[in-house]
Amino acid sequence: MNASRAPVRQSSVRAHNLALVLQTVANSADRPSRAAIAGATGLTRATVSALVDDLIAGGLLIELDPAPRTGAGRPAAGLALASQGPAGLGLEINVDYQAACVVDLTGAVRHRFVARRDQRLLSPGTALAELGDLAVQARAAAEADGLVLAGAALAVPGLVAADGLVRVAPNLGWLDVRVPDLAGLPVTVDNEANLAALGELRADGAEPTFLYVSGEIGIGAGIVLDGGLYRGGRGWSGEIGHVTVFPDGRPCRCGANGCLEQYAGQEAVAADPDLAASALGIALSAVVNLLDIGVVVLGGAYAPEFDRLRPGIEAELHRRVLTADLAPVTLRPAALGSEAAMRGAADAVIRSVREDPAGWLAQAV
Amino acid sequence: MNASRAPVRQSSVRAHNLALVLQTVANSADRPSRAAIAGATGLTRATVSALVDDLIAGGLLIELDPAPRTGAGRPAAGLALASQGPAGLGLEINVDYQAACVVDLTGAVRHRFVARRDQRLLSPGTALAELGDLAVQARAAAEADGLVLAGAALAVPGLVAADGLVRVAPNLGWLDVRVPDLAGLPVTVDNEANLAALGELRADGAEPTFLYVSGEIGIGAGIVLDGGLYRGGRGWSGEIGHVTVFPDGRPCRCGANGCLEQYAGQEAVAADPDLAASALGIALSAVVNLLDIGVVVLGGAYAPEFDRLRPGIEAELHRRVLTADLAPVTLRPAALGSEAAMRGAADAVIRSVREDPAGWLAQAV
DNA sequence: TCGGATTTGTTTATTGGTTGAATTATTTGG
DNA sequence: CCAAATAATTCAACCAATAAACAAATCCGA
Repeated sequence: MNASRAPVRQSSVRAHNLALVLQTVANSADRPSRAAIAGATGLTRATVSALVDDLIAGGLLIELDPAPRTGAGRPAAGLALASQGPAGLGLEINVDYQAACVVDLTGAVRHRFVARRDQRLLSPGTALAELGDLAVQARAAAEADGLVLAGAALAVPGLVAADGLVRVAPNLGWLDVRVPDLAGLPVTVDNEANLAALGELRADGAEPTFLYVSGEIGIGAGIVLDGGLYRGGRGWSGEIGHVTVFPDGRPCRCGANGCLEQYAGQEAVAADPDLAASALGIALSAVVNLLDIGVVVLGGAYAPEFDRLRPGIEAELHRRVLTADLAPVTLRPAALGSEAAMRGAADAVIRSVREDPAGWLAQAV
Repeated sequence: MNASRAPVRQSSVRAHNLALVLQTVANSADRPSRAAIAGATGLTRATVSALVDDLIAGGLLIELDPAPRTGAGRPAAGLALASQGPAGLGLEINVDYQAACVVDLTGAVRHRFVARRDQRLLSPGTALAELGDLAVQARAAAEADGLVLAGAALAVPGLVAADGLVRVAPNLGWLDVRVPDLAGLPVTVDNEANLAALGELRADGAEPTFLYVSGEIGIGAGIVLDGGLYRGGRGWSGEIGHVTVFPDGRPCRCGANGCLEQYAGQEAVAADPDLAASALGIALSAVVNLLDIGVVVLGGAYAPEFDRLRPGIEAELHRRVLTADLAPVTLRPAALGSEAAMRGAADAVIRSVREDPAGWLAQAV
């Protein structure tokens, strides 16, 4: 949003342009040539060639056979993201399962490990030790494939401070839990809805600005603005579950009355889908009025109920969103299934590599 | 949020570092020396000297007598923003007055012109013609001072599209109004709450992330995240006045029921301050739960009533914000008075110069 | 079958911009 | 009056992107 406070030197220019080239390849449907990248980015062919050489040497890009020929001229060498380079370890702890996955630079899920078990019976230490076992398995599987784990990220259903401390995860019974290194890797911890939103962002055809709402026992939201996650001042954004919909309504476990969670949580949806849709519609109208977000993605337990919920939500949106006549709000179910958060966690790792390839190249020497 | 899509060349490096130096001077309480800037930014003294030379030659910085000496060594030459360089023309049209002001690079208001008159009696064309007269006066006054207007911005109470078209301004009776050049300058048009929020951002001691709420006949909000205004996908963010507080409550002119505006608009505040405070508290709790914003600034008609409203609002915030125990929400009245929007408009212009001095230097040749 | 047209990718000299070290400038303190 | 200290400038070196020329590999038409 504002100019960064850091000086820029020549090496920053190279870092930026390396990222630019890598992202251009990543966002291309086909296998772009160096010349195509030059055209798309505005860099010269010479510069692109030099940058691509670095990226290939660093194992982030590979050269492929030319795409189907068309017209005269020297055939182009196709470029693609390397599937043997760095990979991300995505982890998730939720109420009734733990899971780990390995996602490579292309976004493909290479390995999945799931342990189904009620986490509420375990102490945080025990749960994390079991998750550590999954992480070790995943790491071994990744390395057998020639992949190098660039990092690990963990999705938890709770409030996570900026430094990774899990302040409170009510449905796990966690309070002020610090996540240790797992499988020898430092772990970035984030809220499950945030990471699921990131996963959704990666899915095909995703818009750069949307709200992801995840209905589980609690309700969380991930706010994606302009292709980036908005975390808020302290990292606690997206607590849509405690937006008030009926000021004097049902008491909530948080101490307030009429929170959305009491009308559109998992049990409430099962008990009265129409009420849930209406309550969701009221809360989503508030979000749209405040943030002017044109797309809302429903995930978690909402996804299978999407068709049932849609009319009720849309009715409220149409009635309560001031700009509904000027531009409609699009509602759609999540593209990823129940593992969106884990996928998003892994994506967050590879995203960091794609956004700063220079950092990866430097540390990979 | 995400890496920009544009290539970076050497000239971008210089543009960035010019902005960095200029902002460092602007944010310094005292008059920093070149060496101090080098220390603060991480650039070398040689680079800072070269950049400062450009900025002085371009009329953006001036060299002053050294600050009070301390210790041995060659005395430093103090640097400060030029008060004779570019200036911003801030304009405002509201229900019962028009206004124009000239703000120089240091943020000082150099001239003010106000025409008090009910705008609802005027057609948009007539109103804009009268505003044009104010703009011409302001321009003449600025030029008599040796100032050069770098641009103009206009605050209107309504929805403004990204291209500057005023889609609807209900209290002015405007519909799809295009604002022409005024005083020979192209005019950037924006929502009044957005610009007032920017003005507030410039005020001393302002936080980089806050919500500005402006209570007039309607209620608007400006969302400032990380030192920048968040405008939303189509520029229509901040419509807090139509957030639902009582789903089956009073009918609103927008067609919905129970909008905040019906409980905390100007008349409602006068009629029942306690209800207004409670309704505001409910809506603000939604904002804080969603965006994790730690500071709320009350402006417009709320500012004079601040002490009266505060307890009621805080009670709701405390009850309804999930993270209220982890970190309190600060409530404060706006620092700027009724002219916040006009000041913010002028600030927006000089902000654009401060964020891109290279652009100014290039066009000023 | 051969040569021009065409497009891709590389090479090379040039330019813009920062860096670091040396140099000059200007003050305080003994 | 000279040494120490701090500020600012000068200059050679370096890094990265650019533009233009060049090399490579294909298509197409005669």
